[in-house]
Amino acid sequence: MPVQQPHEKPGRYDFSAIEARWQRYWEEQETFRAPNPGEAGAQADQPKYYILDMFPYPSGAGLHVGHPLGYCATDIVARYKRMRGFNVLHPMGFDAFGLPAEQYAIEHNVHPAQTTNQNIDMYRRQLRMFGFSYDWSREIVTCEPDYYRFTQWIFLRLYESWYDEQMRWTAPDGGEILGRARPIHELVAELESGNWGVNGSSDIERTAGTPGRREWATLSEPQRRIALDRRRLAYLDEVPVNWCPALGTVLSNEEVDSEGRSERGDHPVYRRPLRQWMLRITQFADRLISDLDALDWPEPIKIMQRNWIGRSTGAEVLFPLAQAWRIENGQWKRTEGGDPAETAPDGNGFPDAIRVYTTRPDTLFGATYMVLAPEHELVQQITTPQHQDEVTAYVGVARNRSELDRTADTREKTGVFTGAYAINPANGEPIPVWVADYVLVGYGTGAIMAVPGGDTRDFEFACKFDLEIVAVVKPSAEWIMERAEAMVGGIEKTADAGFDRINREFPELAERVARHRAQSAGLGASTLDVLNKNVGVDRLIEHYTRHPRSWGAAFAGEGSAVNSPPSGKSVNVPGGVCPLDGLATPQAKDKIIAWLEANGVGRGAVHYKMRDWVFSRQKYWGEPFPILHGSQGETIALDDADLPVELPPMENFKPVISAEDADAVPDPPLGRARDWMCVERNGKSYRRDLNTMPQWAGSCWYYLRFITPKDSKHFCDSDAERYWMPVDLYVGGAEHAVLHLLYARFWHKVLYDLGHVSTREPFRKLFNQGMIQGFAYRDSRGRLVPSDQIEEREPDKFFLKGGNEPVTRVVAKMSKSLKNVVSPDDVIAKYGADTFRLYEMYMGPLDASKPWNTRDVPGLFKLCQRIWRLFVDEDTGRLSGALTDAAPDEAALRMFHKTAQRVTSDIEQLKFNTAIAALFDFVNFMTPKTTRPRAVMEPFVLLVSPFVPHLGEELWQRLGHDSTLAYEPWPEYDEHLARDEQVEIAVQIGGKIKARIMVPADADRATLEAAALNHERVKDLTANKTIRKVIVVPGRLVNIIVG
RNA sequence: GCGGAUGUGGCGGAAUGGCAGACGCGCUGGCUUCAGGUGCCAGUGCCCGUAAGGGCGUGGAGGUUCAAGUCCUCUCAUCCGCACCA
Repeated sequence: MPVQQPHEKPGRYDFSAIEARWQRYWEEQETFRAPNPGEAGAQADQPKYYILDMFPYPSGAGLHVGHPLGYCATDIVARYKRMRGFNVLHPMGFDAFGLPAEQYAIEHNVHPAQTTNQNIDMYRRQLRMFGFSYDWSREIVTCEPDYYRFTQWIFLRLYESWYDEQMRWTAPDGGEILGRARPIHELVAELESGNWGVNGSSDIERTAGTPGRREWATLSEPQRRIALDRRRLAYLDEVPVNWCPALGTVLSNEEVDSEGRSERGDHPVYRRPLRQWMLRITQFADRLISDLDALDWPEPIKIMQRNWIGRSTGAEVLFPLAQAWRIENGQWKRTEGGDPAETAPDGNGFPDAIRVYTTRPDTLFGATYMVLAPEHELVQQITTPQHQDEVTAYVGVARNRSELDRTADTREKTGVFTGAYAINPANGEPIPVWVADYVLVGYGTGAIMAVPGGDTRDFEFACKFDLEIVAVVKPSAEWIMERAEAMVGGIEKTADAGFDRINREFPELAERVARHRAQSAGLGASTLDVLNKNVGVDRLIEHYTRHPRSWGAAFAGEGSAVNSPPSGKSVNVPGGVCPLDGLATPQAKDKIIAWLEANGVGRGAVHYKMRDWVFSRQKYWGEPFPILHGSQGETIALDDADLPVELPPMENFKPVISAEDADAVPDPPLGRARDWMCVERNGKSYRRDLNTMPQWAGSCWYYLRFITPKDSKHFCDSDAERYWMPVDLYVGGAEHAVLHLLYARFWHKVLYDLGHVSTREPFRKLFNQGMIQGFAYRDSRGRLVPSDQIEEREPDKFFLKGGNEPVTRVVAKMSKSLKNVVSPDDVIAKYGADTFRLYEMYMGPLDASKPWNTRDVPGLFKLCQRIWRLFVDEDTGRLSGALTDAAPDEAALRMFHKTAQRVTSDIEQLKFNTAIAALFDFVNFMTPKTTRPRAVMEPFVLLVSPFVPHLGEELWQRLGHDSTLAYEPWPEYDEHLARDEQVEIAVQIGGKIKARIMVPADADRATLEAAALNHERVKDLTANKTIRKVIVVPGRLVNIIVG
């Protein structure tokens, strides 16, 4: 039901007419067109401000109320900054390629191009309703060829670049950077000149004369190709991916749920090695971490990115296989049947050894067995015939359930022995090699040295399979006490055996503890005291270092090394033993790493959790790769001039699905576009790459395209780029905390290294808006009930419809199933966009999640009406007679300056809720006044205009101005006038408020103290008491301490 | 398990270590109105009290301080990431 009735007063606030008029005006006048430097209308002398929203992915459901939350906020800032004299770049566009659009199209049996366009039209219409001050002439859509030709262009830059991790260079910003993406032709030049060669693993060898180095000139064409391809930032590789046969594509990790099924459609997903396009983001890992420091981003987001990248330092260690190597007279020797020519490791390679990565090389002496991931390439090679069947069976099972059992936190460790042994290079001990799925093929080297004495997982495994456990680090007193308490107190059943043992070895202990506990109920620090007093923490630590198994857990912390090497054992290893006992963990690490390097059995190493980015999808609705494949397996890149490679129009764009067949081969839909696929070049025939890029590709660089969206020659004009970049404020949801923001930063750094952009980082300040939630109702059994089955019988008393069961209101995500989705269209139809904007901004802090409560909306509608009535006489529709040219009185003047100060500083801090509270205060102040001086009322219109731009413009015009207020100077305030003249000061006695006094705001301490002590009530209460101390906080309070 | 965030009236939320609950919603009363999902005015944390006044109050328990929602220690609950990362 509309709020307004046709027979109402003629001068009432008519939001629909006002909003329609001003939206038309802004469009016709191009009010918010932001010219680039050099273009007509550009104000070169003004500072710039680039304010960006995360552009939406238009779905069929239309905009919901969560979308505009961030957009309202950025619009307020954009309008405010314009009035502060900034050139504001505030663009909007649409992210339109990707799986959701394609799935939607499949479900509705229409072409994705069609549904995407419909969705975009709907979104565009909805976005315009809000009156956002976007420069719509800059709109971009990522699925249009004019846009994605440059997505492809950037891909070609990745393909034609390599990462020189040794290059130290001075960046344009003056800083030193280690590592740089460089054009691949520079690498070719170095190789051709003979400065660099290629080593045995087809990698670059920079030092001449290194054994195994091959010169470029001697290499065949395929060998050269391999050497270059393994350096490109975009490369093809066989990697384990999430293959979903039922959807006919690989999926990204975030498209797979924790049960190993596809988010879309709940189909099984298999981890399979498939040949995919990869982007070498790992090369940028260190820079992606270190450049975070200078960014004005929420700390949790930075932490999430750092965790995602997951940098760790440690060592790679080689464990020679006992099948191939033995130690003889302190030398490595080949065993029978080995190649006798290979005598010793040379540091570069150690054939027939297991390479592991560890963050705790200091625990090397505690490595009592090894574990290979089931998928590890050595598994087949080393398994002895007796164990073959068992291993094969295990590997098969492990692979099948690889992703399925992930959720089980308490999952029992499983594994099988391969029959093979490897030699611990530190002590020469042969140790058994196992296969177990608690080791992941995707991290580190896919193999570990197991140190059950120093690692919880290894400890569990060793206990289960009765493998040797050696403690190699002295536990901390705190840890040993905690363990002792847990065991003696019998808290842990599993510790019974250890308890028995401790009882046996420390007979006095159990009795004393029991007595103590009988006296004082419960455990606590005092139990530890008993332990410490009666046994002594040193004895417990000592005991642990001899019998770690008794203690039921491994000490995984840092401390000083023990049993390294184990005492009483003569160790004869090549290089001589490297004793670590007594060294603190960091020193022990350094020492053993130096020893490993000196003896060719390891080296210090840095690893990352982050993998290279799997960049291809076997889908239709995405950017085609600008790559051709030749019959010899060679790939060639298209020229820039050949772009865009347009997506061929296809009737049947659906993927080939094979729901049940896990072994099905990907069959990308583009493979059916026969004419498109085949390309002739220089008389040879090529096949286009049939993959498309993932959904993230288009959003990786859209902020750059906004700068020159129509430039058909460059992805972005460099002069304009230097002017506008970086983005000064980027607002969006925290769900993009890692992926989008990390991918975009990565591309940006590549473009930076190659000289295409001028800033290291794209987004200077990031702000995450919270989620808008809805209400849901929980019945007595704790189930959520959709809101349409609820009625509110009294305020805040909710019942199931047609019954007497009360339900409680809770906050939950908005969802179709809970029937609590609110459409902005409805709200705007009923109250207008200005009210909508006010409400969303007034709900609470921008970064907090908060529930939508429709009941609160009219309060903000009322604010609009009350502002309106301050200026307009509803009966006549003319300006209110209360408006006067007379000078404002002091109270009005002070009120205005105070409001201006609050609004200004709150906008600067993105605290829009309190800014609006200040507007309320001003309106509450002015409403009862019979005269309202223009001198404060006109600037007040400017203050409200960023929040309610339509209403602002309307009032501005009615006040006699003939053009938009969008570029009027923001009202200045006088700090002096913004402060109250008289303030109320609390007088406390002993911290409790007993009186209040009015004093001048600038009253000094002495005045305040005197005034407080003079107060009648204070005098009464302090009579007969000595005043020991008086604390005076000017402008705040006086606290009198009595004795 | 690890990491992050959040707990304040009936509800959304305010509060540089300095008067807890600004502002809005809701509710109560009054006035205006033919009428009201209108407008205006007043009240509204809880408990005791006719009142003056007093007591209690920011998830819980301690602590620092003249003074704690705010700082410290421990703890509980909820939400969000990551999850055998060697």
